[in-house]
Amino acid sequence: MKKELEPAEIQRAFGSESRRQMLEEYFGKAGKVTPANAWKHVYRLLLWTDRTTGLAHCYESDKAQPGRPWYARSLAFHDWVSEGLGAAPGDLGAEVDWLFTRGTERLAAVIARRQAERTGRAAEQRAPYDGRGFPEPGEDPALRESLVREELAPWLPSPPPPAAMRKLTQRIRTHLAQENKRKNLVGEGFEDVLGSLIGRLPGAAKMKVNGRPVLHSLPGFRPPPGNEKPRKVDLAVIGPGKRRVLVSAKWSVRADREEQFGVDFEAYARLEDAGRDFDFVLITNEFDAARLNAACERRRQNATLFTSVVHVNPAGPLAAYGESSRDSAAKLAEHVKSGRLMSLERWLSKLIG
DNA sequence: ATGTGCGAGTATTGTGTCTC
DNA sequence: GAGACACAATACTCGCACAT
Repeated sequence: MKKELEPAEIQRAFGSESRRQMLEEYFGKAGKVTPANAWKHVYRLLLWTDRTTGLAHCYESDKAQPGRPWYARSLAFHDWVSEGLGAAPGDLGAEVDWLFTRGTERLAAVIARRQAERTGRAAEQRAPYDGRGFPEPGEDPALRESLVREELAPWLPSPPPPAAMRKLTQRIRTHLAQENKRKNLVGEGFEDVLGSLIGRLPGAAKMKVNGRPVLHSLPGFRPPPGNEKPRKVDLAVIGPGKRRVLVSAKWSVRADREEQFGVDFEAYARLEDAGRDFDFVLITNEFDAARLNAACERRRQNATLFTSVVHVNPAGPLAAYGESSRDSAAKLAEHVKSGRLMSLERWLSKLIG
């Protein structure tokens, strides 16, 4: 058993232990989890607003800029999701992104602690160069010059002291760098969130939920031969009757990662040892119709690759595309209608069935 | 402590389609 | 048929986990 870390000991604000604690905290006061409200929890925890547009993120930022096609779709999605979460369009930002917001608070504490620990050592390292005018860490002259001299100087009675400027430039850097950490949080965080949701459903007691388990730790799968490295699964649910569900959880999908689906399945099938079928399920929040269609239609031999393709809420992409007449959008609507692209609600309902 | 693998978003390059 | 545009594929980047 891993040692339980106090929040004050956490070194990785966005790491797995920290995420586990944060989810514990969130669900502690979030009320009951049901298949019907699961998608709202996913969005409250993970959805974020794009800084450049202020809108809920559903597509790559550059393509969602005003005047481009995904700006209209982002507006439509923002409208739809605000409504669904009971927030005014202007207030959605505060309703969502809970994990990242909480994580950055923790991160600030970690950075402060680390800096305090390192100050002494840093002074030693700089000692031999004392008095020679070496640059102070965190100065960033370009940022300083353009920010203060060009933008603020006319309004300032006197130039701010260097220490204040260092603090400012450091804070700006931290702010910008934080956005990168989201990538990691969304990736593994999505798996964590799905696992937490399933584990808190009414009737979850009869299932076993594993986050990122090694494949051969699951019933009916054997270790890979030779020095082949052990396979991991994003999420595994062992249901009643030894039903095995292997979940690939991807917040979004890219062509290069799409190739991986087939490779993963092939490995899972090859290492299956019990001679029984298992479910292979994709859960995603992708919004691009073509990518979703591809996932729905992808085949292996004589069957679809995925037993089910699940979207956090297919009504989202449908709202984004609106009355679009594009082929891919029309096809997407068909997949939703037929149930091939399934809502998280429906999938969870069937799971606890 | 350091290197590798994997997750994600972003940036860039490539391709098809529509308009004038 | 050149240019603009959207869509698609590819390449790159960053941070965390885990193994060495």
